[in-house]
Amino acid sequence: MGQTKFWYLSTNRLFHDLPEKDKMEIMPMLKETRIGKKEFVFSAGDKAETIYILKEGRIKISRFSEEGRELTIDMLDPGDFFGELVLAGEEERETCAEALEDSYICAISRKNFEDFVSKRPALSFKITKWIGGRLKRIENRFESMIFQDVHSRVMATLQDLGMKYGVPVQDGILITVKLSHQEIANLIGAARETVTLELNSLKDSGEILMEGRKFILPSKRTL
Amino acid sequence: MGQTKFWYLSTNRLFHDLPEKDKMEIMPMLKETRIGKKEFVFSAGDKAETIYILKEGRIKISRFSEEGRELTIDMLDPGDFFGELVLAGEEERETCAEALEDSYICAISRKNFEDFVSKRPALSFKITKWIGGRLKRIENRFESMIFQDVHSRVMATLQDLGMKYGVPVQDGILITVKLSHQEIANLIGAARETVTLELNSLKDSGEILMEGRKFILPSKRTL
DNA sequence: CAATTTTTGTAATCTCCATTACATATTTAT
DNA sequence: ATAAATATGTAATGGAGATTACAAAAATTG
Repeated sequence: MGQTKFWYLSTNRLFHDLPEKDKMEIMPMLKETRIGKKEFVFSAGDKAETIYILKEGRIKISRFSEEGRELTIDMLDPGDFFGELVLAGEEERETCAEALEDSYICAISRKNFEDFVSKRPALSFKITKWIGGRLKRIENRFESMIFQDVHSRVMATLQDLGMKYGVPVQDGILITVKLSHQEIANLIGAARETVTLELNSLKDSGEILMEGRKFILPSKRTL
Repeated sequence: MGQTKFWYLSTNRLFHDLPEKDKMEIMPMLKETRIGKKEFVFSAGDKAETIYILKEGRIKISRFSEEGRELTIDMLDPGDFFGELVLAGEEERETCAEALEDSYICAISRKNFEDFVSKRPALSFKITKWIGGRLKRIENRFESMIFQDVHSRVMATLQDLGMKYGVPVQDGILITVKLSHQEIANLIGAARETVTLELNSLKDSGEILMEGRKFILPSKRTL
């Protein structure tokens, strides 16, 4: 299990190129926990004092309106870290983190993490890049929310997923994760029914293909 | 003028508590430029290699759609820095930076800035906080865009402005900057006409008061 | 493999807000 | 001061997409 954790540090986006010595130093500060599917790592309003690394599984970061509508901020994969906004001075969580499947996470206290990082400028840079990357992505989605209609937003989302989870197949790029219509709706700020309609019209027009319940982005060809 | 720059470093949010010695070191790397009202510091697509600090004036960060619609990302005041996303790996600007009035900015190359910061962990932390703060604000606006109608978004915007630029007066909080209806519209992703209508209905209902062309957020009292 | 729960399909209705189209007021430039 | 440019006011029309309300299909679970 210590071994596993060590291995894990090697795949993590932030830590993989740390010197062995540093890995040994941070390891004992990481506490591994199992989070069952549909359980929450934290919820809006919780006191924020921990940074997490997703080791195995999938985690969804989202916000809820008073009426219970959901906006998905991000979907995380193994190696991603989350709860990072405590580093930016967050005191109460503004988001919720929910496991989409049984997951394993490593937790480290803000204090320990900051001490560790403050001695390693290169790591600090990576964190800036990480958070900056999230900022850029959110800005892009914000823009697309304002300038584009549901049709374009659904397509943009599938394209993003294609970049991240796509594998080339016969007729195009297969998106290897399955997302319910509701989940797509939560990503683009639309009603589930509207997404269903849009998706079906995309199928009809050939803009997307299906392989079972998964989507394929067809490689462009002159029809 | 060197003196001015030195003074400036003392008011800047990132640098003000740097040791004198460090201020002396970074000073020669800062190049001061004047930007006339309505001029652009940079535009989307420009090569990104510089970080700026706003010394005097006001700068607006925005994005444009193909059809020329505008989304305002941020409004900056003296002491703020911008173009920071080069630190997060941005290679081409995704936003535009336009002077809302005659302004003075200090520019520093990415290389110089990174070298300087990498030797100063405390500064590095501040940058993380800065960018994280922007991330939080954008996420909040994104959420409000999705969950709330124009009425609430206008009110939320005025409330934000009140926090930032408000001074207490007789009947409430006076917002000391003037924003055109169009500018508010660009902040909340609405049509200018809709904002005009909404603003007038807010006046009628007493939810806001006017002092000339400026807004007052009335201190709550039981009507 | 039933039985439940979750997801998807479809259609009618309704609503908020964009669009269009000007009129008028206010500010800025000459 | 006068002209030109910007900002604001108002109203009619239209449309994208939310809401509501079910039915049917899939996927989970006991």
